Amino acid sequence: MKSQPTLEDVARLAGVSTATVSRVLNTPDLVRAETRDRVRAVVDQLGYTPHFGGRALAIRRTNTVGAIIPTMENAIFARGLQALQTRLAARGVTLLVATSDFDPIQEEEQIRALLARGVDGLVLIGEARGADTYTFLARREVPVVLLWSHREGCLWTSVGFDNHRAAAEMAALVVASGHRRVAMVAGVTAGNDRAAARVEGVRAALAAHGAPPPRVVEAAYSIEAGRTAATTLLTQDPAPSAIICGNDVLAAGVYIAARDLGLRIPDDISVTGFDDIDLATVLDPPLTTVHVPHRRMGQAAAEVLLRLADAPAHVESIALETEIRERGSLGPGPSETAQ
Amino acid sequence: MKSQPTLEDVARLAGVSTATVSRVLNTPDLVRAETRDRVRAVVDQLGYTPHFGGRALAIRRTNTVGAIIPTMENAIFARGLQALQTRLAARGVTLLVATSDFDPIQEEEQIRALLARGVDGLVLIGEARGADTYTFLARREVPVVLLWSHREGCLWTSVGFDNHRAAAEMAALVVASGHRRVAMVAGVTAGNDRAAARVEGVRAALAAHGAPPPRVVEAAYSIEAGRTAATTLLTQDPAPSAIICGNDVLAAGVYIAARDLGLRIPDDISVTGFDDIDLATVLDPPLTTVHVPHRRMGQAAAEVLLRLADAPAHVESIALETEIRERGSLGPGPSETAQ
DNA sequence: TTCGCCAATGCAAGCGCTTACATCTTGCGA
DNA sequence: TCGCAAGATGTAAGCGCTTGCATTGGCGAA
Repeated sequence: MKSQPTLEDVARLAGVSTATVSRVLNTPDLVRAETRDRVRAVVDQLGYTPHFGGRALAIRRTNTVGAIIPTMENAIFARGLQALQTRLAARGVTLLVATSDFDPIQEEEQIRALLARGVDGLVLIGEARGADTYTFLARREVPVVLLWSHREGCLWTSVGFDNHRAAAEMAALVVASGHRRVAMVAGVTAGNDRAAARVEGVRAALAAHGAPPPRVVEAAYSIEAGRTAATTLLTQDPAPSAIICGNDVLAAGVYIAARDLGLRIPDDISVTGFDDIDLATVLDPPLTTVHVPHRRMGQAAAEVLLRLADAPAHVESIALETEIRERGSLGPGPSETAQ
Repeated sequence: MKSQPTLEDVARLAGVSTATVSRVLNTPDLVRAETRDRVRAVVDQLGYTPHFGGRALAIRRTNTVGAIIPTMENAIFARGLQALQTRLAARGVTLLVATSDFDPIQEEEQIRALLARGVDGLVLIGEARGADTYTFLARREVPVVLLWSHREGCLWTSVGFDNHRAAAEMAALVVASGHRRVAMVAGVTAGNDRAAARVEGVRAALAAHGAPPPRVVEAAYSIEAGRTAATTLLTQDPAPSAIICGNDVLAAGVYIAARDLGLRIPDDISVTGFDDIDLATVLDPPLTTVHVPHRRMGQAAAEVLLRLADAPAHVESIALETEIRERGSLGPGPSETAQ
C-alpha cells in the first residue's frame, strides 16, 4: 500500500502551515475563504485523507463505538445493528461489530479487542456475564449499553424489553386458547439471560393459570436443533398440544419436525415463536409470535450511547414494549373428549 | 471515560524504560525473563492496553481490514462475513463491517470511511461500481478482493462463482423438467452485477433450449417485494408454469403469493431460488435452489486478502463451484393437454 | 500618527508508541 | 587481569495530527 499524503504534504503544496490545513478540515470558519479554497483544492488533488491513528492520538477519542452480538447469522440482531449503525453514522460515529458466538469467553476477548481499538462506547447484548467482566468495564469507565433485555434493578443502562413478561403473556395466551399440555423448545439458557427469562416467564404463567409445568428442551440457535428438540417432544406420550418456542428460528425447526411426523399446524399441534423475524410470515401457517421492536431498540441504543459518551452522567434505562402477533399457528386446545 | 494508563506509566512503575515495556509486549525474547515478569505484573496490575492510535501511528498499519456488504439483513452475506471474520481473527486481524444498502453512493462513502480508518485491505461485494471508484482504489494501492462474483477477464482479484453459469444451469433444469412458460423474479439489476448476470444466464439458457424468452420482473431484496412481483406474474394470462427467482428471499415471497392465490407448489406452479439460505429448507415444499459456498468464499477471501496485504503481488482470482439442490419446489411442466 | 484590537496564520509541543542506535553489563577466553 | 563480544536496557527521534499561544498585518479610534 502506497504511503499516503500527510497533512504536511498538503500544507507544503498549498503554501500554508499544517495548523491551517487542520483548521480547514475541522473548523473552517476560522480560515479566510480564499485560503480555505486553496487548501481544499490541494486536498482534492492529492486525495488526502486524515490519518486515523494520528487523529485519535491527538484528540483522544476515536468516534467509534463497538457492538458485540452473539451471531450475525441471526437476522434479528443484524436488523437491530443496522438501525444502530445508521443512527450512529448520522452523528459521524462508526460502528465496529464483533461476534461472540454465544460464548462468554469470546465475548470477553472481543470486549478487550474493541477497547484496545479505543472505542468510545460499547453495546453488549443481554445482561448475563461474569462479575469480573463488569468490574473490568467499570474500571475502564467506558460507556456501555446493554441491549435486548430490560430488568428492573439492573445497575447498567439498558435498552430492551422484559423477556420474562413477554414470554409469560404468550404462555397465558396459549393457556387461554385451551391448551394444558404445553411444552417449550427454549434457547440455551446458560449464559443467556434472555433465553432464561423466557423459560421462566412461561413457567410462571403456566403455574399462575393452573396448567401443569411445561416440559422444556433446550436447543442451540438453529433450525436443525429446533427440529431435533421438537421431534423429541412430539414423539413422547402424552404429546404436548402446544409448543412454545424461545425464538422464531426454533419454531421453524418445529414446523419441519411436525411436517416430518405428519402433524398439521395448528390442528394437531400449536406452535408459537419469539422475535418476529421475516421467517415468521413465510412459514405456513404464518407463525404467531412475540414481536420485538428491534429497529427502535437499535435507534434508542444509539441515542443513549451518544449521550453517555458526551457526558458521563448516568442515563436511564429504556423499556420498550413487545406485542403478540397472532397469525394462525396457535389454534384452540384439544376438546375434552379428545383428551 | 477515564484516561487510560500509558506505556510510560507501566515503565515508571516497573522501573524500566518505555522501550523495554514495548519490547516485552512485542518481542519478549529480547528481554531478560526477570524483567519481563516484572513488567508483565505491572501491565496486569494496571490493566494496561496499548493505545491503538499510537500504535497505528508508529508501525504504520492497523491489522484491520474492512468489508462493505449491501445489507446485514441478508443471512447469506452475514454467513460469508462470519467465516471471513473468524479466519482473519485467527491471524490477529480485525474485521470492520459497513453496509451500503445496495447504493453505489453509500458504498463509495463507506470505502472512504474505511480507508480513513486505515484499513489494510478491503472486501467488496460484486464487481459493478463506477470507474472512478476503481481509479481511486488503484491510486491508494490498497489490497482489494471482490467477493461473490467471478468473471473471466476481471482485472481485480475476486473470489466467487459464475452467477451467469449457475443461473443458466438452473434454467436448463427448469426447461428439462418440461416447462416452457418460464418467468423470473429477479433482484434489482442496476448496479448489481450478480443480479444482472443471473437474469442473463436465465435468458441465455432458455434461448439455447428453444424456450420462449422469460417475462422478467425485478424486485427489491425483500419477501414482500417478491410477493408483489409474483402476484403480477401469476395473475397474467397466460400464467407461467415456473418462476425462477434471483434469490431465496424472493422465492419466499413467491410462495406467499402462490398461497394467497390458492396455487399449490409445485403442482400448479414451480419455483426455484438462488443462494440456499436456511429459509430454503423451511419453506413447504423445500425450495429447489442454487447452493452457494458462502463459508468457503469467506475463508478464501481472508486468505487472499492476507496474502495481498503481505506482498503487493498480484494474486489469482478464485472460482468456486455452485451446485443445484433439488428439493421439491420444481415439478414437471404442464402436460400437453393442459396447455 | 499612534495605539490597540481583531482576524488570520504560524510555531511548536505533545498525544502513545516503536525502533535504530547508543550505552552499559556480564561472562568468557587469552 | 584485561579486552571484547553478546546480551540487556536506555535514549530519543519520529509517526500524523491538533491546539494553545505567539506573531503578523490591517483597520478604526484616539
